[in-house]
Amino acid sequence: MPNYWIFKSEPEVYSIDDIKRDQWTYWDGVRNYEARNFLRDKVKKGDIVLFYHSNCEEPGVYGICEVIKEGYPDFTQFDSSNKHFDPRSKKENPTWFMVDIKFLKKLKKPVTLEEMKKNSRLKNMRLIRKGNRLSILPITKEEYEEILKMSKS
DNA sequence: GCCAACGTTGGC
DNA sequence: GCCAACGTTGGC
Repeated sequence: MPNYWIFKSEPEVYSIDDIKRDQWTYWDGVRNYEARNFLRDKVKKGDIVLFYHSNCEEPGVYGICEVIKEGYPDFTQFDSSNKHFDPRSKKENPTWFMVDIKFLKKLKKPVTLEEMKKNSRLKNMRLIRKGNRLSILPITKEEYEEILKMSKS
């Protein structure tokens, strides 16, 4: 039984079309402890990821990916030339973790944040709660299936 | 570009 | 350990 997740990305930085082109990516740059805990402890190989575009024209879910490698140290934390460099993190005890995901498909029709807010079956999702800033969010199987349904209607 | 929400930092 | 200041996220 896979778990289901929403991963947020700003399409200007990395979009669903970028991962479609690359076929897979490492999910680097997560620098929030709650999201880190999910990546390190909870996100498992075979889990399903909804790819969400944030901070853009039409925020929403644009595609589906699958976890192909479980939590391992995010190498960008040790790279002083990287935007996500963390000078306090030690190699023998890394602070930040990443997973690898592969592209499965783009949704025929993206499911927008606005549509998800209107759907009462999705009202418990942290994603649609005001002020939510977490970039890695767990969702239930039911919520996942509901979003897929919405992409077909 | 604005600004509310919220996590992190650091002085005390 | 409190909490004000600050930085970031992300919808609008």
